Amino acid sequence: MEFDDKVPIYYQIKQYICREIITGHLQAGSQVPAVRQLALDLTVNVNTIQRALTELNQDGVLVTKRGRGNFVTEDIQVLTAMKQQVVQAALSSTYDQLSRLGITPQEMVTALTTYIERREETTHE
Amino acid sequence: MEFDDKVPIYYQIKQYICREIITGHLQAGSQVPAVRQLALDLTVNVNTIQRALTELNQDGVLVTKRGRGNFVTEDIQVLTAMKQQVVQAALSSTYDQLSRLGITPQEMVTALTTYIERREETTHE
Amino acid sequence: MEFDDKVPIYYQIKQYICREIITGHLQAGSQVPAVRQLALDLTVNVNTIQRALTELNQDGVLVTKRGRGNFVTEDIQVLTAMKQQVVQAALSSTYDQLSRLGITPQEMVTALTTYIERREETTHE
Amino acid sequence: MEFDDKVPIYYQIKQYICREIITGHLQAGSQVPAVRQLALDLTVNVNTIQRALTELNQDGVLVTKRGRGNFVTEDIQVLTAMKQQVVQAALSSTYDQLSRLGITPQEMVTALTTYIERREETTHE
DNA sequence: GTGGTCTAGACCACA
DNA sequence: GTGGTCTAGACCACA
Repeated sequence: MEFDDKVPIYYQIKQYICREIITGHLQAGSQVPAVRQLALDLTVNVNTIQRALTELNQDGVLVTKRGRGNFVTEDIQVLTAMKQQVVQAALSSTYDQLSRLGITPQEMVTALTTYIERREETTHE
Repeated sequence: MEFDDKVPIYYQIKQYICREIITGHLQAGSQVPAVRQLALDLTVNVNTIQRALTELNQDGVLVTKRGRGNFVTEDIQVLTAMKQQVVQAALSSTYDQLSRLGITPQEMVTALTTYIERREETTHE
Repeated sequence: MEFDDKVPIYYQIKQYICREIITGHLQAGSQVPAVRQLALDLTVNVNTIQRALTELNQDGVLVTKRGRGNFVTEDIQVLTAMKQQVVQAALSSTYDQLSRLGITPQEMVTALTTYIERREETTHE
Repeated sequence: MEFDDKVPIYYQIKQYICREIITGHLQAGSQVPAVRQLALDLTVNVNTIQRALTELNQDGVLVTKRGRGNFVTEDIQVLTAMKQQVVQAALSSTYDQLSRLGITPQEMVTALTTYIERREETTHE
């Protein structure tokens, strides 16, 4: 996995785990891979993984069961809210960025559409 | 100005200045406020401003004239490329984020449109 | 190490590190001494070292691995280009200097040869 | 005239004036252009010119005649020594630079010859 | 331990 | 006044 040099890795790992949950790779109630396993998979130090998991526990997304490991919460409400929040954050961030560049809402939709079209052309070639 | 403490301040200042240029608040060839003035305005240390400006100089966006100050380049090509790059980066980042959440390109456009509509409703109320 | 006080120290350190790579004292892929160690060795402030290394990173000559240190890139192409550039710069600078003194290219070669001969005599005595 | 960003301008002006003397554009005993004129010609601040001239006075290369301006010394010995010194400095600097890159004296001569050949090809095309 | 960022403050070159 | 460099030193993220 590639990390953005400008953002703390633990934070990017938090986002990564949330995405795994949202996309269903990690199901509600299922066990999260062991800290050491994640460290290997993501080629990241164990401490860094720990920090990400601790924060996700505080957010209620993960639940630690002593001696057994971390599990995705079974509280569907929490997960739904989390997904909502993540998607909204992405849209909101785009909106703000483009808006601060003087781009109007209408132009944003056009720009995104064009971006996607170009991208698909390039990929399909 | 508020800074996101997840990202280096000098980097956010780089982006801020690019935005000022893109939106036309800073015109091609015009003088950038003095580093010490910027430091006061943004309540940041002079060195931090320096770092942002030095990198923008390396990128060719700004030009330093010894003892006189920093100026936006008059090379329109560089500025156009910079604008392109900034807008593309925002779109690309959105695309990646949403895509990694399992959202299809079509859904992205709908989601953005919906987001904008809701936002306008909220704002206009 | 002695510094020419006409040229920024960070810049001389950049050149020094490039030389270490070119002469093979620092091999492709090998680790560069820690910034704090370099600061001690060269009796220079850590920040000054940082600046030199940051620029070498931007140039692609060094690669920083978070929390582990700086490494010479393994991209031989980059290193070859860097060496080329450094040698050419030295020759070009000599050429310009002598040329502006009204010395012809032929005379330059003679002058350099004579200079070297005298130097060797002096050294061998 | 173009200045190297890394070296103090007053120092580059000293070198420029020495070159003008060496190449005969400024003859022994002749008057140096007025400070303000030089400032215009070189598009540089008067203070900067002053500093260069002051140091050249200290070196004995220039002589100030009160109320009349600066003149190149008529002491041929001083001028000859200066020329020697400038040329030697250029050769010595090249030698050191290339030597520190692990290039042997023999290779230096070859490298310079090659450099000159390539340069002439490029220029004559 | 290793690098990255930031601050406070000094001093210099240039206009 | 304007930017450039450097130092001393703090604090953080990561291994």
